[in-house]
Formats: sequence, C-alpha cells, structure tokens
Amino acid sequence: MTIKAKFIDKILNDIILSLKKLGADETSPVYEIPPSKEMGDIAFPMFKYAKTLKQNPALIAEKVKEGLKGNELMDKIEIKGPYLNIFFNKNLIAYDLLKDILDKKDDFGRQPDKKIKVAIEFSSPNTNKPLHLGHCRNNALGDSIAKILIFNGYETVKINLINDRGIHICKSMIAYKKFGNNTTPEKEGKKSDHLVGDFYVKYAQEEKNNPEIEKEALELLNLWEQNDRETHELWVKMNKWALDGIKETYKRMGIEFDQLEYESDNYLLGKDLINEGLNKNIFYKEEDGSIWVNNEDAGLDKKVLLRSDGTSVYITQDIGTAAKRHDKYNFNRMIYIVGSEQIYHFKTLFTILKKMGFDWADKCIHLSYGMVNLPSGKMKSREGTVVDADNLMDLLYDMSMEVLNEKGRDLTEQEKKETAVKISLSALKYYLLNFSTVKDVMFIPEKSISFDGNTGPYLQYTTARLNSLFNKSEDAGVLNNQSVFNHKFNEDEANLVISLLEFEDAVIKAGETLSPLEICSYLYDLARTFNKFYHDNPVIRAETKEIKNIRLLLSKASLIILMNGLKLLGIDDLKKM
RNA sequence: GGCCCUGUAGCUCAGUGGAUAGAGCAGAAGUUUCCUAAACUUUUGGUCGGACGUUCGACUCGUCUCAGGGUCACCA
Repeated sequence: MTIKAKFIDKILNDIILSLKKLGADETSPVYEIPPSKEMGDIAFPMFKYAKTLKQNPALIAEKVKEGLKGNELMDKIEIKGPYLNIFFNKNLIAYDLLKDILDKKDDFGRQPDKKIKVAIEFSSPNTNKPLHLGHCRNNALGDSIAKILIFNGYETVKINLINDRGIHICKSMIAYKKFGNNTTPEKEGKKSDHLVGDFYVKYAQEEKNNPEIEKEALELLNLWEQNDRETHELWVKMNKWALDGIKETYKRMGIEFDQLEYESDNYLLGKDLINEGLNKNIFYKEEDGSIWVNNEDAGLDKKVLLRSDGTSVYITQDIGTAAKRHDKYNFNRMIYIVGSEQIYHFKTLFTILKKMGFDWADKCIHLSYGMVNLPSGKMKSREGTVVDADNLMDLLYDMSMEVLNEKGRDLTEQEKKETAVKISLSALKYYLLNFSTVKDVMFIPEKSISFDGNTGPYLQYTTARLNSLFNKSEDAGVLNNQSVFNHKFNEDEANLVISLLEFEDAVIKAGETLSPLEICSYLYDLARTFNKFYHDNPVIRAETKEIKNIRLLLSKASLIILMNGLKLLGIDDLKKM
C-alpha cells in the first residue's frame, strides 16, 4: 500500500462515518485531486448524494464537514460549493514519506512481487536495413514498459524476434549479387547494416526500371527454402552484417533483450497446429488444397493459413511461435509491441488462437503504437525518406556537444563526451515516450528535439543541480522527527511534499496502462515543482539549521525519485552538466 | 465500401464524466555580485472538428457527420 493510500484510508473512514450520520449508505466515496493546489490535496464531490439525501450538494458538503471529528491528518477542511476539500497535514505526511524514500532509496516506489510472468516482444527488426526512427520509438517503449512492469512487481521476459528471412531479405541479396562486386563493409568503410540497407534501396530503384527483378528475388527465396548452398552462404553473410550493425545500435541506445528469436528458426512452426485444427474442423480446406479459417463470426474475414502448396504464411508462424513461447515461458501475459498497422493482424491471430482452444489467448495483448511521421509525410524505407537511427543519434550527439561546449561546467573532455551521449539519448527517448502510445508522432527534425522545457535534458539538468548541491553540502540532512514535525512548511515546500507523494501512484498507473507517458508527465511535474522550490528557497544558506535540514531532506528525496523515475524511462541521470 | 485509430492554443502535445480546459515551443516583458539561467517569474493566445442526444453535469459517453491516417494479400 502506498503512503498516500494509507493516509487517504484513514481520512476516508471519517468521511464515511460522517456521511452515514446523514443517512447516506457509503462504503467507498469517490475522491479526486483538485485542479489546483490552492484548493487542497484531496477533494470529495458530493453530487451523488444529492439524489438519495434529497439535498443540495453544497449543503451536504457543509454537513459532512460538521460531522467530521478532529483528525490530525487533516490540516484544513474547506467547502467550495459541492466539494469537500481537504488539506493534508504536511508534517505527518512528510515524516512518513521522507523516511520511506530515504530508507528505500532506489527501491522506493517498487511494488511487491506479483508472481505474474509477462513476455514482451518488441523491436523485431528486419535484417535488410538499419534501424530507423520508428524502431527507436518501439525500442524506447518496449524497454521502458519492461522496466515499469518489473518495478511494479512483474517478472518479464524481453523477446526480440529477428525477421531474418523472407522476400525482403532476398531483395537486398539480389541487389548485392547484381551490383555488389563482392564488396564488404570494411572495403566501403561503412557500418555493416547500412551497407545492407543501401542494397535494399538499390533494389527498389532497380525495380522501377526493371520490374522483372522481382521474379529473381522470388527465385532466390525458393533457392533459400531449398537450402541452396550458395544462397545460404550469401544470406548468412549479409544477415550477419545487418544484425551486427543493428546490435551496435541497440547497444548505443541502451536496449537489451533476454531472448533473441530468429524467424529462420520459427518459420516452419505452426504447420502441425494448423493440420491439427483441420482435423478438429476448426479450419477448412479449399478445393485447391489451401487451408483457411473463417473468422466472420468474430467480425473479421476469412484468412488463409496454409497455401495450396502447403507452405506457411506470416500468421502461420505467429501461431506456432505463440504456442512455443507459452510452452517455454508459461507466461501469464504476452505483450506484442508492434505498430498500429498490424492491429487487424493481431486481432486475427488472437481469434485463431482462441478457436484452437488455447485458454491463454485472452492473455495476449497487442500494444499498438502510432507511426512516426515527418512533415513531408510517412517514412518509407524504399524511398529513402526515413530518419536513420544512427544518423539521428549522431546529430543529437553533436547538438549536445555544442551546448556543452557553451555551457558545460567543469567537465573533462572524456566527461564531456560521456555526458553528450547521455543527453542526446535522453532527448530522443523522452521525446518519443512523451506521447500517448496510440497517437502518431510528428517528428520535425529541427524543432522536435530541443533541450529546453519539457524534455529529457531538463530532467537531467535537475538531477545535475541536485547532485551539485550535495557536493557542496557537507551533510545530506538527517531525518529527525522533531524537526519535521515542528517545521512550518511554506507553499513551495508543501507543493514538493505533495509531488513526492504522487510518485508511487504514477508508477502503479504507468504499469496498469502500460504507459511511460505517465512517468514522463509525473517527472516533469516533479522537476518543475523542485526547480521552483530551489529557485526561491535557499537550501544550504537557509535561515536556520532546522530549515536547512528539512530542505536538504526534501532535495534528497527529490533526487532519489527523479533517478528512480528516469531509470524507468531508460534515461541516465547526470552528476554534472 | 467495411472495420479501426486520430481531430484540444500559431506549432507539438497532455487532460477520458465533474470546480475557471493545461504544458512545452514560438511571441511579449522581467529575474543572475545568490546552492548549475539547459533555470525561474509574468503575459498574449482555445466556439476542445461539427450537429444532435444521454446526464444534475460532457473535451471525456452514444448516434450521425466532416477531415486526416491505418487496414481489409496464398507480403511481412
């Protein structure tokens, strides 16, 4: 139970008692956070009792207030029309809260072990081109959601399904065979995945003039499926280039996985299950021998599961892969983090799994996210209108370095480089996470990534100021109940206490809604509240020793929570900036 | 055409039944002999795409409608 929930619980009892005196049978009154902090810390709207009590809600609020006996947790009770607004006793909250934060440190906010296992599939790149901005969003989301779930007490398995076979791979291979002259990344001085991507673009260009080339790609795919030696050697070579480069990008972004699955290992999975389903009459066979499922009862269409030649389609291996994963991990939930263009596909997949009698089908979720668009429109890898992940990180690094050279304090060259890396990544990740997942992201290169305002670097800046503060202060504050209880919290301090109190709720809500945005919004609010406090209230040079102590404690708690929150976003805090 | 998603300030976005709809950027005006000015303060700017309905109460729910996007492959 969170600190806040404990407090509210104790207040709730009094409200319930008071309501009962008036004749309202209430066991769990609704409450909300008032729109502004001047109105109080928690509010009870009285609208719903107007009907049963046949009284004006404002009057009911008055009466409920009268019926409340003194409770030390409540500092002040105000009636604003139909609302009963309560101000918490900041001293009591602050003591419990600060004690908990300082005791638990990086575990503050962590929820108890839920004994629930969640498999998360994300990233899932194709090995025919480098990662682009869309993958960055996927990676940032998957990484952050996994961290949020772990912090919420779930056990997670992060899975990356590498799409290393299929016609798209053969297209890069054909272009290499035709125009590659046996070149290598070393010869070209190119990052290996970029070289593979160049051939994919080359193929697309060639296809415009010479549509016949597609036949060659298909032939190559056939050769690959027949285990043709030469084809496999090329495939292995180019896949390694692509994957090595992609792995480098993951490393640079700080993205890690527990399991790598390869489509080339999985693509034959599912066939047996389809035939099994055919025997059970869940599926049916067309005259040409192809096997179908009719999902019209679920509001979907018919869908082919095995081609007339007996080969499998995309969804066939997804069925097999899902079943294999369930056998292997025995997950309680599986989350697919895949773009919104595949919403229909996953609806179909889950419907089929359910028809096949897998009771765990209901535990699979497609967490779809919107596309990343450019002002010029949609990103298209074939047309070369993509924002490449490596190039983008380079650009952001250079921008960070420029600002650091201008403003950075007291940093060695080495520290500057490390700091620029951290700043550039925080700008990118925070930008991509600070959107509702369902929404498309509009990416305007010159404008989107800034280091001012509601950004990752702003949060890092706040941690750098805090770290600097503790470097300059000989002690970090001692939690002494007398000093906390006797302290008269001013507005900035009180706001900070309330903001600190909200962290646990933000963590829980982010976990329930699979939404890193929840953490972003919370951290930004906390950082703003802290910066305002820090701007207007001297800490080291506070008027008295007691006040200094309280403010150091509040600052320490702020730093701990900022660090914990940033970790959930996959962002590093900074000691200096 | 069917289904799904989105439409909130000049721009980019929060806000999903409640109190005057919030941020950032951009624009205007301020704050550094002071713990990091990548900060802080003040300020300009909105018929929440439109219409009707449900409700004591709607940006939030329902129906219709307009606009943009996605999807409806024996591609992945």
